[in-house]
Amino acid sequence: MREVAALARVSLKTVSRVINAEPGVSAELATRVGAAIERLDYRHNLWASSLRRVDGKSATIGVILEDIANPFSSTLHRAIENVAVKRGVLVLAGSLEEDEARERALVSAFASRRVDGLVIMPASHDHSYLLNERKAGTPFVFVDRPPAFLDADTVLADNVGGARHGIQHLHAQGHRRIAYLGDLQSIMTATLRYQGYREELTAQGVTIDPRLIRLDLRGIEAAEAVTTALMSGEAAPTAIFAAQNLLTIGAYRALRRLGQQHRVALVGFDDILLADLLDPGITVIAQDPAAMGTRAAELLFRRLDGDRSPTVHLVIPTRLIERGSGEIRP
Amino acid sequence: MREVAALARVSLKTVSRVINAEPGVSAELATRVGAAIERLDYRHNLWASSLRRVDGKSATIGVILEDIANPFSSTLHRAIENVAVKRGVLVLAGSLEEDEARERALVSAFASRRVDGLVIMPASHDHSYLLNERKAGTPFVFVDRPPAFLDADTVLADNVGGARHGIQHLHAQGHRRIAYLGDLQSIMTATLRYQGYREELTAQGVTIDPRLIRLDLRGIEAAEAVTTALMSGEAAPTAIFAAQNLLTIGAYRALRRLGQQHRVALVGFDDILLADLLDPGITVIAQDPAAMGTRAAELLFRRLDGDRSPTVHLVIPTRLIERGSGEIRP
DNA sequence: ATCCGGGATGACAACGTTGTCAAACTAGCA
DNA sequence: TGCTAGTTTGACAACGTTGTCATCCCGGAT
Repeated sequence: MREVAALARVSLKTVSRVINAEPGVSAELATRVGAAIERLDYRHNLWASSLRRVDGKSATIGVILEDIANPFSSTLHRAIENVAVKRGVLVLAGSLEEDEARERALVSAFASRRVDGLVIMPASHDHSYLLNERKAGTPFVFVDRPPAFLDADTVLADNVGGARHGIQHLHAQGHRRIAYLGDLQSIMTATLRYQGYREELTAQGVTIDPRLIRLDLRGIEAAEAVTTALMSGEAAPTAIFAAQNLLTIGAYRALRRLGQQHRVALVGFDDILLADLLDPGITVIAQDPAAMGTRAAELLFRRLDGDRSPTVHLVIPTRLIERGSGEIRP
Repeated sequence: MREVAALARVSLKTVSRVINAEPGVSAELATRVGAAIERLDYRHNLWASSLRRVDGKSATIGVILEDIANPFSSTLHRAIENVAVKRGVLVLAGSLEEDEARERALVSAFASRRVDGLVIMPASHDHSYLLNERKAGTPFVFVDRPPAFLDADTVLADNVGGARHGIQHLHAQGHRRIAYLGDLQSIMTATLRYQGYREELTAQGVTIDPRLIRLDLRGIEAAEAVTTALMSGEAAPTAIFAAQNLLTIGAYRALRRLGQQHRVALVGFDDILLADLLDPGITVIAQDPAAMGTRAAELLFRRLDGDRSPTVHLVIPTRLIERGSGEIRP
């Protein structure tokens, strides 16, 4: 910037004025400065700028997700980016893979970089450590999973309602022996979906059979093995509710290998690409990660714009998509 | 930092020394400073630090992708992140959606934020504008698509070889009328795959029939419509080579709707999640986005470590995965 | 001719940090 | 005791930028 000022024979401050489009610079000097910037390939240094600026904004936000390569997370990420570009804001992202220590490390790394705000899909179970960040004035929004020991803006899917809807759907087809495959109980959404399963069965007057319930499953292979075991054991279910997308895939694989995919009903939580091309298509309770990301980003930016109203807790509805597997009757 | 220094009754410089773990600080002062940092929730400001530091590194890199929500891009992104975390480096990402202007805007936004390096999956066809960045010392690596009018490190899939492999596979099954569905010709990878198709047919002594070739297709619906038209026209193909994953899905949908999925062979370029669960499974030429991302990140960091050797052009091999649809005989 | 108001411009400090260098201390030795 | 060498500590400038405030210049009114 000094070189630009020298070449244009003006002061530093005038260059700064031109760059920030402040009023009160004569046309002549403005063009001279512009030409100098061109000629020297001058690049504004946003960090130095935000260091000095009174608002200290860095035009950068941080996003912490379970795994940026996972379709749910990456759709969310993209939706946030879409809102952010409109404001000229860039997005820093990190994956945490259910690692609580990594969550804190990422928050700290983002804090060091003075992000303006944070969207978090948390893995940990105590977010009181974020109180410091809040004191520092950084707003954050939780997505997909609620914060613990901390009140903050939240955007969640309707986990309980979605699960209940899925079970209700299977019950309506005549199923009474509905197996449940669930992710790690330490994950809040898994707990909520399981709660939905139990609530709906109870509401329908069906006794819950522990032999049909398999919790703490992680990944396709685990679900496949467990489904195979379930189906070949005594008291096999007539329907399966898989509470996470990888578990749905595992369950489907197992049913296919057993040749049972047209005899045993299957409903999965969270949509799967191509699920409609399978035979039978997989009926799912679809979440709407794009909507969740958009709402979360909008909330965050509203806070950045100075909104100090009480915390907001949004619930994004789920949608049952019938594709065949969930409409099989016992 | 000033407050920390005051509370610990030491100078600013000593606090700085403790934070950066510089040697030559007595244990007593170090603990006193540590306690003060704790008590005041002090957060290091990385930007101010990198502003003053002699190397000026920001421990942040930028990644420009076609669409961070697309599975290929997000797998790449994740692989880059995996390499970056090991070095305590954070990743800024942006999507460009085949928009050349957006590409330049993103590069400029990253440059303003003084990223240490850039991984680019380009949309534009002239990268000479990056010469300025290079002069500024920012290294960049191109992935998936090569740079134009600029020499830079590159990590590409074997587009020509992969396409040839696919065509060869279909030819070996006895197919002679192989249709080609291609993406926008403006995309370099699309051009290369088309080149592979032509080369291999010529090598096998098969005359190329323009009636079997459909270029500049974008998305599932376009491919579906075109496939339907192809199949119902005169001189219908006995096999289809779809040169991009969405086109593969579209072609598959069309074949299914026509009830032809077991009679017409299909090979797709780029793998698709769940393709193995379909009936028939879809045979694909799989790329390896994780390997591409890892290699690109490694290259970038090697440059950041001072490697000044000539530019490197890596080609990541593709792999034919037989799943049924490509093994149908005419 | 003098004064006034308003717009254009620049000098300088400050943002939070680290590099440089000098000062202060310690221990060891003659 | 005085001197040296080494270790610990701090004062100060600098990184690239913007906020504050003073100065300068011009036309118009007195």
